[in-house]
Amino acid sequence: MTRLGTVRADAARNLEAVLTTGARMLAADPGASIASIAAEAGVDRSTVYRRFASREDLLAAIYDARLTAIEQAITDARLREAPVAVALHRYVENIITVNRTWPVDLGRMLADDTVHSRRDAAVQEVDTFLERAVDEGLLRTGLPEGWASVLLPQLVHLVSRQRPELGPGQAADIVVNTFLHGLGVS
Amino acid sequence: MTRLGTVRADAARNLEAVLTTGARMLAADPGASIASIAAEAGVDRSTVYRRFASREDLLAAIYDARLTAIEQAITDARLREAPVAVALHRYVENIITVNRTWPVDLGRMLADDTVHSRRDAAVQEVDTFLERAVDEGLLRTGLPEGWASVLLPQLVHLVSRQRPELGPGQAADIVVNTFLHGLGVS
DNA sequence: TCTAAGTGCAGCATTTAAGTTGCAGATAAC
DNA sequence: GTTATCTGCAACTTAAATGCTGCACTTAGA
Repeated sequence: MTRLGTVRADAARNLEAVLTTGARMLAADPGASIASIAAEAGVDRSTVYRRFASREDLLAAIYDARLTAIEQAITDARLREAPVAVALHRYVENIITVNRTWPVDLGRMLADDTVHSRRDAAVQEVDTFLERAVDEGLLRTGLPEGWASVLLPQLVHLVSRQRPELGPGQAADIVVNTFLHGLGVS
Repeated sequence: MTRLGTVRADAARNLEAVLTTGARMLAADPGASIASIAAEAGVDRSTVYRRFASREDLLAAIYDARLTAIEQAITDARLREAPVAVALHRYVENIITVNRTWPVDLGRMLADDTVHSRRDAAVQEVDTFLERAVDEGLLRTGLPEGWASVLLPQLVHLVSRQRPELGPGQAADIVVNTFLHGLGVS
């Protein structure tokens, strides 16, 4: 380590590597050990413990990164003002990118109050958007309560994992098309 | 224990309780300990170890139960002979029931060769059925390769968890309708 | 009544991961 | 050149889960 670059730049790189590698490994196996994450990130186990007081602290940092990315994705999609069709596609595209960098499942961290409320706020924002989508005639009326709200993230999650070869735009095309029209004829 | 009923009947009940409780708890948290599963199932930790040589053995028994239920669900739906619309609904309905009893994710057990091949066979069966659904005009042509094949189980999984209040038939209605037509207007 | 099967309970050894710390080496900044 | 910072390495302690076993107790069935 530290053959090239500055000490501080290395430190920053290591921090990011631990976070993103941790996110990836914890998504694949929520029980992944700090040792295995550190090894995969190319740092020593003790280095991780010098940055994060505990395993839970590392998890919190990862979930925080995901939440921040989600909030940014929502803001960027302008869910409240943009035309619903445009906002939907952009939101999906953004979240696909988020899912690929921070694939961890927030459902596993709802014990933390901060995580819980930030997540609720994001969900609420999307729910409101979906209501607008109904009002403006993009989505059918009379759908099962909350169904759109759980279906959309699931489709995004699915395409994020199953279609790594597609860019976010193309992947979003599939999600939006499936979300609106399904796979049946006509 | 064993205030009512026979010793053997108790033993059978305990075995089933450990398996189903284990499936439920491991689905919620793959790292759930044998001790916590035993406690939830109302038996002693040692009883679990008398029936299963190891933790892995217990997991194998649970995955085996799920696989068997899936195979039964496929057979019962008559995916090869029944009209595609009928077979689809019946398959979905059956798998919803399977998911509710054995919610564990098989993806976590693909190390085991037997599990892997049995799962592959089941997936292949459904894939073939989906091809027939395209041939017979139920599904669109030109869909992304393998997309229907991963979407359908995901929808079933989603509705199994998110709509516990619905019977398998009604839940299957939602899945099939979403699968074929999405949530958009017309 | 006697036996076999099953169970809870308590205790044990082993393993694994978490978390901590001291030391020496490397490098950027001064 | 000196110092402060970051690192890997190695050596702990502690906590928790796995896996095993002996003992007493209960009950069904011979």
